[in-house]
Amino acid sequence: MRPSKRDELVREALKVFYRGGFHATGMDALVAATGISKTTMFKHFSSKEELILAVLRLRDENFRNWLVRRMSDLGKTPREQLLALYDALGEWFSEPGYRGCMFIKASAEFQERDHPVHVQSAEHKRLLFKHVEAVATAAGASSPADLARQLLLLKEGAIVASHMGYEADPAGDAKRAATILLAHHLPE
Amino acid sequence: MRPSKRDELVREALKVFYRGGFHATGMDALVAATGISKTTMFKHFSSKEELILAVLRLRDENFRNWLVRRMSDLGKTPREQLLALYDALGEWFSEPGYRGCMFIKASAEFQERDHPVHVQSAEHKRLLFKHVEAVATAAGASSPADLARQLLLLKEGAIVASHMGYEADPAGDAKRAATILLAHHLPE
DNA sequence: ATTTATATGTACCGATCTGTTCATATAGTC
DNA sequence: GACTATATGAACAGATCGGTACATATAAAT
Repeated sequence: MRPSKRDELVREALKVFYRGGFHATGMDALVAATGISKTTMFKHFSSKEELILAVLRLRDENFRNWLVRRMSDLGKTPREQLLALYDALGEWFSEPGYRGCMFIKASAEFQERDHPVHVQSAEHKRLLFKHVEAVATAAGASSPADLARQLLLLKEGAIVASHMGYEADPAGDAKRAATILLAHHLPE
Repeated sequence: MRPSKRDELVREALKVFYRGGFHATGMDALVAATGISKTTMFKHFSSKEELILAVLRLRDENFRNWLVRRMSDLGKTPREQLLALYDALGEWFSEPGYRGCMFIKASAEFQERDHPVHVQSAEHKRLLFKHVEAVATAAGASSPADLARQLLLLKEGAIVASHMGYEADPAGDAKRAATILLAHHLPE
């Protein structure tokens, strides 16, 4: 039970940052939300930025695990799994506390391309691509990387649209578009 | 020459907010960047939020005018104009100071769905949709609204990907995907 | 020349920001 | 009981936050 306070801090900070944003959430707000003293926080992380990076690592792990599992649970064949991506998105979008993609928001708040937060956010997207590309390969796509990139553009677009709230059913729209793309990229 | 200082402030604040973000840019930074005194700023806008809203109004006008014109300049037929959307995006992405979509970033920093900044950002996306839907109608799409929504998902995805920098050619990827969607939605 | 409108600089307000200091507490280990 | 590691609270830096007060300047309009 050694690193429990540290892990607890990261888990709680994830919720608070996700809901309130990074710059807008001060360390004192984290103290109030977690009950963990500021002294302890700065003993585990030498700066707010390091805490944010730890939060993003946890988010990456959680989100990717969730999405990979949801895709394989909702679809039997690789083709179905690619479409299930958008069913999973639809579930996510309708969760009560949904507030968009934490990595898009992180790179919006830390814009410099070489900023550690920005770099780590981009890495999350790259890892997602690797997975979708693998499924696209299993599905027999003529060019799995091309298909994966196109499918993920729809995913990011749907996340933006759902977060901003200017469309009724972005996940459904994305799935319909993805169906058309699959018909073009997959055999017969 | 009456409202020149006010307009000058909004124009300059647009650049500074776009480059530095909203929360991270303080009013003192605007004073330093524009040479306009803080007293004058708060005489024209009663709060930072009102200035941000004015900046977003200008951005909406500039961006929509630019995109509409670029689409009609780069494409002769409505079908070509829909594809030209992604050529225009490509030009935008490769501009030196490119930093993604100001409205996506604004709604990332002001997350509450009923926050004026968030509301106004969503409105920008709705107005863009109206235009693309009209062009899709002119192109003879079987369901212009569906096509427009799908095309715009690709657009938003490409913006996110280009800003985060994890893909080599998001505009090209989006255009290739859009070509496939057009073949499905348009006659012959 | 006087009025009117607009812009300026500077100093200031109270609040909040990240991060530190320090003395004290708690708890498990030997 | 002594040692070690970890956590705590509260006070405090020094900077910056959005926003205000106030006295002065500038310039066009009458």
